[in-house]
Amino acid sequence: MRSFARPTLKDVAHLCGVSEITVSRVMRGAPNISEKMRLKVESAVEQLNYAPNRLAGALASRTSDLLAVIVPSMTHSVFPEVLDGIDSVLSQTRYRTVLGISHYDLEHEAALVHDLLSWNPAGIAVAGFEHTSGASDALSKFENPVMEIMDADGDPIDLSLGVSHSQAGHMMAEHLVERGYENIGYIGAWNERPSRSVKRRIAFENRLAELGKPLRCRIIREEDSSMLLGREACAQVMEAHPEVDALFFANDDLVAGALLYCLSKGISVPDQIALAGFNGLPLTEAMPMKVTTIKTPRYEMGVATAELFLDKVSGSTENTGLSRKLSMPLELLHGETT
Amino acid sequence: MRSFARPTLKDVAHLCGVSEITVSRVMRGAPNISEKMRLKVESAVEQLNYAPNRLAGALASRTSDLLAVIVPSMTHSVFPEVLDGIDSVLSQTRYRTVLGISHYDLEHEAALVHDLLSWNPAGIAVAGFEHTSGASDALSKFENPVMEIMDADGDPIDLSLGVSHSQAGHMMAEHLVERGYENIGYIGAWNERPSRSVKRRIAFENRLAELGKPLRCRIIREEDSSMLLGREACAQVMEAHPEVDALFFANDDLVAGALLYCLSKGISVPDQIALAGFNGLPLTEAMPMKVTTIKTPRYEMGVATAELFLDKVSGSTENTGLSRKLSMPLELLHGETT
DNA sequence: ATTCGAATTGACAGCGCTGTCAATTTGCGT
DNA sequence: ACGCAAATTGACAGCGCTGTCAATTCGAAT
Repeated sequence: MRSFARPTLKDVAHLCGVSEITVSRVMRGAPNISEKMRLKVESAVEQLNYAPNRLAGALASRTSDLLAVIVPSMTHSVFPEVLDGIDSVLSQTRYRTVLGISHYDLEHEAALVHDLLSWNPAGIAVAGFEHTSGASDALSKFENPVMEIMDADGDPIDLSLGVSHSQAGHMMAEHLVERGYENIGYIGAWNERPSRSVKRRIAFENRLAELGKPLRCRIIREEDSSMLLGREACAQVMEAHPEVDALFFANDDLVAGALLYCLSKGISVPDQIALAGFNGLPLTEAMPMKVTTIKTPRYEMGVATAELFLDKVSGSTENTGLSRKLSMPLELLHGETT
Repeated sequence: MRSFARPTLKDVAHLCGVSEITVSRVMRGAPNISEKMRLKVESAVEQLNYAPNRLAGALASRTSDLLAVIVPSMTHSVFPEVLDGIDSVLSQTRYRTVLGISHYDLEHEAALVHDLLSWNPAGIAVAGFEHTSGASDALSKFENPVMEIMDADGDPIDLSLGVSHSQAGHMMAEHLVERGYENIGYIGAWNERPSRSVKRRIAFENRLAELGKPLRCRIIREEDSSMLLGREACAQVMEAHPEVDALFFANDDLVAGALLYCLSKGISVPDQIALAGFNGLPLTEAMPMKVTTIKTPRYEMGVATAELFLDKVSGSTENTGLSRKLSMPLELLHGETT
């Protein structure tokens, strides 16, 4: 019966006549193993095609090589890009990603937090600072790194890493006013369930007001952000508020749809209406004209998240200068649409 | 010291004066537990805020509630959509997804297969039928469900589920010839690393030849598919092969870029050149004209993958009529670009 | 040679849970 | 009230690995 089962440490140990713990040490690259021993064990490992059972290892050592990651959505390309960044770093290590998708639902997020923590992950990354009190509790009791990502405007439970959406709103308000627009509107989507987009819009509105050009119109649509929605919402605004001369969109696909709409209707951009987006998605580069937007470092956020995580776990105990709260840079890309 | 550690089965058992195994049974909803006992245990669980340690459970029961999923990329929206579909089903169950990204690299995929299998997952889903021999070996020795997804043209190790890319190529060849195009070209990306795109193109070319309109030109670009690339490649073709009157693209973002290029250059679509894409991505709906494309059921593939998996694991032993090899339907969306 | 500390290896006892099978209790027909 | 099968509960022995600490070996200094 043993012959069909996966080989275990014990099998390897028997084969080369050493103790299990020694094999374990070789597998983990522990120090203080003689070269001779290492070779002997490695050849036995190869011969048996032994692969450690990570569950057993995780149980015994009381920490798994799992990083739990909770993102709100997979349909918005921003999150896959972050996951890609995380994976690019983790794939060089023994850590793997366990995924949860909250669908912008805090109750669901809380359930995911509880479930994922029951796997004893080595860390957990979750988008945003907003959680149910149950989830916050569970996260703060968790003894391994907790990383709240994508946002920089909040108070982390443990660690945080992301961009400042208030700063983004602020930047865009200044840009549009500088460019001389008078009647500025805003178009959002997802019914603003991502609290980050609320923070961005509020900062935008506040700064506009400070600059003496208060927001003229605001449309928050229920649907997910998409080019099609941008098209529709843009048409809707131009109909209802012909005086609006500039629009800031919650996401680049909205602005792309709006731009195509204007071009196809012969509406001159930016003369009749200026358009600006958010995120700096690749699709903005393929538009007939360069789109003004704010570029967010999505892949880089993923990379930084994974690096922060590795730093904390392999952690030279309360170490490096890495701050508890990392704000990553935004870049205003001034295109031809404003 | 116990007071700080997470409570265990033993703690719950002590608290309500029963054996650990009974608590275990209540937690797993096992049959043959009296109502009285269930209530007593549940209240103790609540009181202690007990959550089972899934690693221990997985080790003891020899199977974890983990589904390993290996996708080739996160930057192509197709794969996040599949993951979304998988998650939508799995999130209602105790199963979680562990993620691997192969970056279209079979060696990397093989390393991921080995690593993910060492977590004793309850199943594994991997994109495509092409693997290194080492990975194929490991997968066929794996005792739990192995699902090769995204493709239907191949011989599954265990189970497969996806769309037929040959059929897609075939369909599009017939469509373009039916519409009367004479000089047909093809534009690919990713250097055709996804073998599925090769299958699709070959079927396309073969069918065109059969219909007496052999392919006139083929450009396979090295870069990832993107609107920008579609724009460039389209310009490149029109320059080098002015006789080409129809183009089939490996992906919708390419066709979208090409369409915008043509429109901005005043090239009439489909009179001067017809354009067709593949996938049926949402962005095609927001283009100034409806794009001809083949719609693939991406989210649905994810859902079907997860359902197949659940069916096999909760499996009423070699059960339901679900075949070992499931081909999902494609739909030709005839737009205004052909 | 001898000694002592450092380097290397091993024994043992779990990690927290579940499979198996045995023990006990319950319910029901007569 | 009795007997028997079914329902309910428990004891025990791991799952495959690692932490801890003890035992052994080695090397260099004396």
